[in-house]
Amino acid sequence: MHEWWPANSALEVFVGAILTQQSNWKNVEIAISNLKRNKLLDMQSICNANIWQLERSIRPCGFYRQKARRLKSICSAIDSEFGSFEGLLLYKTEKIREILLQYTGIGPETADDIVLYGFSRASFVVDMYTKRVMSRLDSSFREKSYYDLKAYFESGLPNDPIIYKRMHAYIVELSKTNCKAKPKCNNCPLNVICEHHLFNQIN
DNA sequence: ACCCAGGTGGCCC
DNA sequence: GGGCCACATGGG
Repeated sequence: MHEWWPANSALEVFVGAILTQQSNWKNVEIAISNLKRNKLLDMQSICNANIWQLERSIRPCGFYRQKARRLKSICSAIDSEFGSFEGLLLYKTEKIREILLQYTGIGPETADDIVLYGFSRASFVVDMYTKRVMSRLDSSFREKSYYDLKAYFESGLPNDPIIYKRMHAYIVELSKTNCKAKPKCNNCPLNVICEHHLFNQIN
């Protein structure tokens, strides 16, 4: 939970981020462990794999046909254009995000997952948890777009990937409770920021 | 037999 | 800019 996203490399964050789209993490864990067992959880293996090998490994997480094709196609493109995912570290945060968004299969949230958890750069992730929690605390968030929510957090928080990760983990914890009021300050890992810059705008 | 989950792309207007 | 649909499995 210290590192909320369980992965050891940018590639693993990328794979998990694709697989978890409109799926649940339990099934993604099975899919990832299948990939590991079949020696398919590395750049060259994914680039060289047959589609059916990838499909068979990731089937439990759903949408396995299009996800298998996207995994291979994006890895091949990254490999030939940048050598590896780490090759993207040469660029500025916003540029990395733009590059990732050009690939079919990577949308706003997946790009932010990779940038924040794969590269430890400050780009706030807005997922279903975030939308649900914020909408519950203030119904006006219901009609906000992805980029509205992203801007809301990024303008209220210090530009620090550690803070972004902790805030996101905190929101996920909050989503598991029935809390409908402003959280107690001492329950929040960002108590000062939440109290004075974020959650005071809600109530 | 439903409904949902840590979305995205391709349409359409 | 937004609304709608297909994509697919496993669990409640």
